[in-house]
Amino acid sequence: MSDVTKSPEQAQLQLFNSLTRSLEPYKPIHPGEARVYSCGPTVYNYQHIGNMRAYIFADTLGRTLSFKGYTLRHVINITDVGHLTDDADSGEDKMEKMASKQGKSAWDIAAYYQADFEADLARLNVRRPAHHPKATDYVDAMIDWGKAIEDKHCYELDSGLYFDVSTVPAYGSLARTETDDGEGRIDTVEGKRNEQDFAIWRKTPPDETRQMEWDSPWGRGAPGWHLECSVMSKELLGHPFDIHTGGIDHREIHHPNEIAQNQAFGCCDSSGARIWMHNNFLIDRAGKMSKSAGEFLRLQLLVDKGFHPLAYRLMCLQAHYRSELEFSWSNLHAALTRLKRMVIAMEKLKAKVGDLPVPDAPRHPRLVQALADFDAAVSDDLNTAKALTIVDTLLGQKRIDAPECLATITRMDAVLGLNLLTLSRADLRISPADAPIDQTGIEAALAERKAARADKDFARSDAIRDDLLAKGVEAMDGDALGWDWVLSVD
RNA sequence: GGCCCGAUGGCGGAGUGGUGACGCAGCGGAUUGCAAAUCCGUGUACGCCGGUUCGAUUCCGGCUCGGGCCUCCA
Repeated sequence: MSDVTKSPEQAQLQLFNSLTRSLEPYKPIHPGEARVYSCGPTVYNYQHIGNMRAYIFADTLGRTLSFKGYTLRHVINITDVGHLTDDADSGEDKMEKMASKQGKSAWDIAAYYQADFEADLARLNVRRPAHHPKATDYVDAMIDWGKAIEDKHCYELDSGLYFDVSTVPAYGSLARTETDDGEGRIDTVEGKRNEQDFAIWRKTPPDETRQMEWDSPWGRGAPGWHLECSVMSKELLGHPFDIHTGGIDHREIHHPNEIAQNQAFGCCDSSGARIWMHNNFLIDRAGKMSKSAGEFLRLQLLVDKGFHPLAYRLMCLQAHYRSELEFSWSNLHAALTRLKRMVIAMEKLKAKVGDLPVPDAPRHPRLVQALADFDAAVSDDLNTAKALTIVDTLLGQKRIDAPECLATITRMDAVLGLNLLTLSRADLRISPADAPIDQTGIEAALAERKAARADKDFARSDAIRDDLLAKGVEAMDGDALGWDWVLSVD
């Protein structure tokens, strides 16, 4: 028996597998382990908050697996080459395109946006994965992969080496599409045998030079986008591994292609992973979730408006990862308000605990039950919305031993990743970038107001308060924090 | 046109064959010089039409509406 069964959490973890479109129990391939690969970003631009939802989801999955007692090995790759502006193998390489647009090297572009991505992950309290592999570090392995499958599964055109999707069984079953059903799709590459055939290797045109190119048996060029995930997941996790995650858009093209490659390389029906999971999109009616539309919503914009990144994380956690989630500033504001109240309750609880020793696990029957309910919720395909209500209930109750309560909430927040133990109210008070007054000015005005109130000069104190309010600052006399920003939700 | 999904109170969003989570907003109260913040309490919903059932928001069918993908995106 593995140590998993000895843990106090009893619920069987059930996850929705896109391959079967049904809930399945999690059964580790390697006892006691969980090996997870999450499709990472193409670092040709900033990530928008919809992109980040995918990593909040992947992180929640990873945290849940840890909570359930599994040893997690998580990979989030970095695509720094090979991704075209069109998944169907036409258009330019995204990296090269952005490089020429900004007048920088493709390598610099990749490094810059990778760093920005990792900073956003940290701000969202996404745990650092075990590996952050870059595609360009695996080009040799990709070439080897191509060599291994080319005879039986590939054919060469002037533009590159293509994968023949008819050579693997049930191509596209993940997407629920069929190989010969390509009506309405545009065949953009001359000579492809099937419309869904995709590039394993893209040759550099004879009269061109790419910044990112390598020698291969098929000529100088760059690997196809889909190949990198097959190669890196196999190198770092072995095939088959437990769970492959990604955005729901990948269910249609990228992941079926990845599966086809895995089948070809492994010469079997295995998709390469036991469970494929896909998070749904963040929806914005204003259309700011589309990178091609120009301006898009970045995490930094939320911060510039005064919203803490973890408010966005909470907003995501309030919905199920498989549901579309509507983004709006007022929705984000609602999440921030909820988070503030949770933090206030935590600060009270921590004050009550003081220096008392905190046990590892609760003993009080109600807390034991709450932890079991929480476990049941997250074990039910990551129902974080329900899990949150259990945390709320604990934060609201006052009769049970405080150290035990703190112990219980600590266990729960390890899954939710809201940093409830360390987050303070002051942390959540972020100055909007366009604030017309700084903290020194605010404190000075409040000091003056305090003096006026002591003199019972209420006309004066109210005038100061109105002035602050006009500058977006709300005075809170009965509150230890003293003041807070009034954030715009338009 | 093809494929798929959804429709829950003011907004967001869980869930369920029979007491309709939860958050935010609103409302009432406590508190406050008055407010704000906080705390306590609280009303409101399951798109339409049929069917199955003792009973459906929950299952089935139809309709209407909305959304996504097929073109860059997680």
